[in-house]
Amino acid sequence: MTPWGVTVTIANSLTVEDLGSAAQRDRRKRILDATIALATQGGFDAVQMRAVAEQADVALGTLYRYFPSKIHLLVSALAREFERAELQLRDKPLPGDTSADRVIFVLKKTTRGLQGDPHLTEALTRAFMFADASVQAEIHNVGMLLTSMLTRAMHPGSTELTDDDVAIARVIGDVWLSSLVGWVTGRMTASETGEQLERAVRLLLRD
Amino acid sequence: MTPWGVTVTIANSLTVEDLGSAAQRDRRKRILDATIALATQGGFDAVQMRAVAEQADVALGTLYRYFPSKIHLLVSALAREFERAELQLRDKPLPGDTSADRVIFVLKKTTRGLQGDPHLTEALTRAFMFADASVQAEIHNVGMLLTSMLTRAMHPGSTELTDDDVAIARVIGDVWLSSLVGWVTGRMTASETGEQLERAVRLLLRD
DNA sequence: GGAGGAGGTGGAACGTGTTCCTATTATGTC
DNA sequence: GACATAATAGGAACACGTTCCACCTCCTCC
Repeated sequence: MTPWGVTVTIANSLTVEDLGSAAQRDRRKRILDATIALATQGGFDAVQMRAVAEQADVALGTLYRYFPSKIHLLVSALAREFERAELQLRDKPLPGDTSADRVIFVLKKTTRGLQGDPHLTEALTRAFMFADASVQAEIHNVGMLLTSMLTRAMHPGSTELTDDDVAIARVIGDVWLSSLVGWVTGRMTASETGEQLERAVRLLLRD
Repeated sequence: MTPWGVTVTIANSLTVEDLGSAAQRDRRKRILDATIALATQGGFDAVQMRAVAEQADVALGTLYRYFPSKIHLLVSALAREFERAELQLRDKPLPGDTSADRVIFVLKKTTRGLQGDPHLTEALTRAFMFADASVQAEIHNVGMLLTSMLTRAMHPGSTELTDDDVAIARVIGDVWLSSLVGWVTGRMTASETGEQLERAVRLLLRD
């Protein structure tokens, strides 16, 4: 069995990972923890494979057995963090009278969380942007999470989604990603990203 | 004088570069040509600094004197190509009765151009995504070009732009970038990017 | 409980972006 | 034209992602 495990997506984007032995699950966790720690400290550049291996108390070869590249590693870490964030938001009622207000609430809350950890966000965004098709699965997961967060904000309690809903969520996701890139790369300030997001949402959801 | 030259932006995003001696201008051109050639052949990975230097008949140190990193090099190449494309489109009448139709025309035309050179596009998009604040100037140029292309398509012949116009152009730019990333990284097909763009434009421009 | 194999360790080695150094060649000044 | 300065050539050296290999350890199955 590969230590990457098999990712099974159940119903509404909740993922369960079947990961071999407890020792393997533990190694995987240690690796991701080390990744997040290093990324939080010093961003993308600080996540050096040798450093991750050392901090996770794992050989370099083992690290590569679990995650075939630095990009996979970071995107997997991103996915884990994202799931955790989404779990916190799920089941909580969202404030706001209009769908635009609720969506903006969700976006700002998430963005603020990310901007509280600039280095971590930089590392994860960079990885996301650099990923190629071989990380498709992990990225798809993140995309689904975001879409479900946004559509829930648009129509709380509803499970029926129109094509337009999904399309709007996707556009918002695109703007969000671009803003994040702009912020991470120092081309935009935090408040500018907030304004840009709010602007986009109000353009898209004016009903 | 640094060989990077001084970039002066005149009026409507037309840029003129003052680049020292003819020999320096020539070297710079040779370097960018070599970059484009290698990128066209084999994409981001094929643009190796030693290879660029050799093909441009320039020492490695000289290459780094002109472009302080591979990312700067690729983003500069992107900017040059983009300017050329915009120049072709400028002054030509745009078909379509509604602003949405015209914007979609511009986007599809540009996107088709890019997708005709997959490797080149991959290289340039990757660079764009990986750029940090030190490439702000070059990236800002590209952004301005795109905005001016889009707003012209929205209101041909008009020079008055509302805040909404600019905001819409920016959102479209974001979607375009995300689609491009999706396509470059193999997560979306060419036709999917087309659909996503059209979808987004029609959501934003429904007047 | 011993044999076989999958998974792990430790570290060398390779490729490519980047830096640095010295000798050589242009370029501009008097 | 001779000199001072800047720019370039040529290439070694370094850092980090990635690959590879030899050996060890632990689990599984008989």
